[in-house]
Amino acid sequence: MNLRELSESLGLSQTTVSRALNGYPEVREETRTRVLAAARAANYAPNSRARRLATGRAMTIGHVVPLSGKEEMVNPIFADFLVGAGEVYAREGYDLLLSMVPNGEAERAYRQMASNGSVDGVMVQSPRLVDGRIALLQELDLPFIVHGRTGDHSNYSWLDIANIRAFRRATEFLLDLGHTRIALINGPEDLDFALRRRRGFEEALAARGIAPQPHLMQADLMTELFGYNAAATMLDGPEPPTAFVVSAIMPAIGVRRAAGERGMRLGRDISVICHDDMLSYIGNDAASAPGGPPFTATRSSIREAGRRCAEILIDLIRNPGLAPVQELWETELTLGRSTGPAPSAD
Amino acid sequence: MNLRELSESLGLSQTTVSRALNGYPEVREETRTRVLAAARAANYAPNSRARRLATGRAMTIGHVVPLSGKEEMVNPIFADFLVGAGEVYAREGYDLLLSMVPNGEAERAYRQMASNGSVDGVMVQSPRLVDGRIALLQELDLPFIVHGRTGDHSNYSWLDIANIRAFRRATEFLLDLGHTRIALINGPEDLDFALRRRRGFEEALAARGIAPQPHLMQADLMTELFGYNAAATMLDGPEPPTAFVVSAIMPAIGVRRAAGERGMRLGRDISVICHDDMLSYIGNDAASAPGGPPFTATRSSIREAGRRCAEILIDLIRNPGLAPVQELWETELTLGRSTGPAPSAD
DNA sequence: TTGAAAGCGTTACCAA
DNA sequence: TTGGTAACGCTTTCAA
Repeated sequence: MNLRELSESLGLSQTTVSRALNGYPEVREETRTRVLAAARAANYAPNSRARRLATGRAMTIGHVVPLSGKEEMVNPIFADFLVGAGEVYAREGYDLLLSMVPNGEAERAYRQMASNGSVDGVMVQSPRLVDGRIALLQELDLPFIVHGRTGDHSNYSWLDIANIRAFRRATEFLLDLGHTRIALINGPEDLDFALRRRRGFEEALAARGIAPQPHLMQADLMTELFGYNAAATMLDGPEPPTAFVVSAIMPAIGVRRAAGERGMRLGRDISVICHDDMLSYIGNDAASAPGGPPFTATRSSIREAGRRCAEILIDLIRNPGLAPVQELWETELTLGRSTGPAPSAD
Repeated sequence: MNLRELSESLGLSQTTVSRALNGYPEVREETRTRVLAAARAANYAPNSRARRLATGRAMTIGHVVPLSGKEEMVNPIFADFLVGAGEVYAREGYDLLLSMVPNGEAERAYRQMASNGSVDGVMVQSPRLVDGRIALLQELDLPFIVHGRTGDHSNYSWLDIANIRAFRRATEFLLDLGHTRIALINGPEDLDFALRRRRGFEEALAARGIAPQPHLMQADLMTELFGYNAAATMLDGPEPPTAFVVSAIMPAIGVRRAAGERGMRLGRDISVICHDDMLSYIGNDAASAPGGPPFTATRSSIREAGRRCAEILIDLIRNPGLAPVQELWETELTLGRSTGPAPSAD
């Protein structure tokens, strides 16, 4: 059933039926009711391909997820971000076009989306400190929003969490407990967020006159094995840390394993504070659940970020003249359980 | 730049230019070369909206991911499956339309995709034992493939791993080591794969004359916390298990934590065998990595499954008459490390 | 308040 | 081997 058939069955023109269906005001109420009823009865749904061509809008938003290729497993963060964004898209009538590409091919993907008009805007994730995608999208004149930021983030739209502040606070928290040898287990430091986290960590140490301790800082893909290896090396080294600041839940679990194998227990012999957007991965509210792991978590809701990014992007699409929207979100410091006492001596 | 402009600039008809671009044979080689060069020079890309309308094909495949709403975190399996499928789609020129919907609304999503013609086929994931989506898609005449199976899986296309066999083998392996009190930590048993896994587990026990031990079987969303709680309860109970068969990596990590808190070490005091498609989540090759966790893993590559499902689906789309394609994949039993000796006495 | 008709940018059929 | 032209199914402008 298409518009022509529907309109013929009603004895009306396609124009009128189209107008009635799309809520145009210049349709008599009675006519509209009749059209709507017939459409429902006939199970009519406008052909989206035809509509897209006629309107020139794709009613689709592109997500290009770059894969480093090194990871055997996609960062689960993406999935939750997609859920949040997808919610808003569904509500606003947009489709979500997903393209997962090897790292280098992201630009090609954007270029193609722009030139063949398959999307009205795109979502940019995992920005690097210097990221060519920004200039490219501006050149292509494709509306976009970045989840995170690049080094120079003055003239485009983004939404980021306050990584520096979060890690400064987490580190200060451990410093206040009396720790002085604090380790950082970070994500890949070619990504902007990891650099910021490191900066917050170092700032907090510096404020207390503690020089950076390179042997207590490691960065890599955020797997359990990485956390385990890093912690094992550090704990067996000359000046072992008494506390860890960790960038994600999986390496934190690895830290726990390394500690456990050395007879140390988190929250008793060693402290771990873990920043994560996916803490729920280990349970419903791992930070505070009774019997939950003794992590103290700095968290933000990744799903909420997805929702907000989608809202901003749709705004940008609908109002081409809009000034860049930039939002910096505070993360929540969830102190579900004690991270343990200060080390007795240092 | 559109086709008309391009053809005018070349002094050719749109028809010829279109044919040259699309590789039709009836174009003189010289003409084709000229057209191709001009297209590249002008940075021409056919408008996908127009092409979709003209051909009647959406060149898009829909993935509807149902969310139970209970989980705070999307099953990371989906992401890797998407990567595999996306690879094939990109190669074959298909877009991937992603729709993440609350559990009950999946049917509405499929119905809409079918009626507005935004996709050529759909991917079905996480089938239940009895799943209304199958009949719906058949009624809608929308090509589809199921990753997994329903109870009655005779007359549609699916790709599944041999869950019963995998869990039977895993359980037999532990039985051969001398274990008799083996626990099952399973996924949600309204999903077909979890039911099959349980069946394999029970079959192996039955073959040795061991009756099902209800207090050694638990099923729920596969989080760390669930694994921890289930293992803790079992280990503190009257007849504690000496080994665990676990359905995913996160609950297995929870089992490890519960055991550790009771002074037990995996591979020494207690055995854990873990089936997982995301073992890589804890490191590159957790089952056999030196220093890796002492899990023994039954694994399959979820990404490979995504690729194959996509290939089958595209085949189905291109050849409407095709008989159902059904593939049952064997999983690989990776015995990276010993699961520990048999219990000395029972 | 309604309708006729011209796009939208391709592909595909039929002639030449 | 090339070109004219009619779809594809909708939206939108202009008239009535």
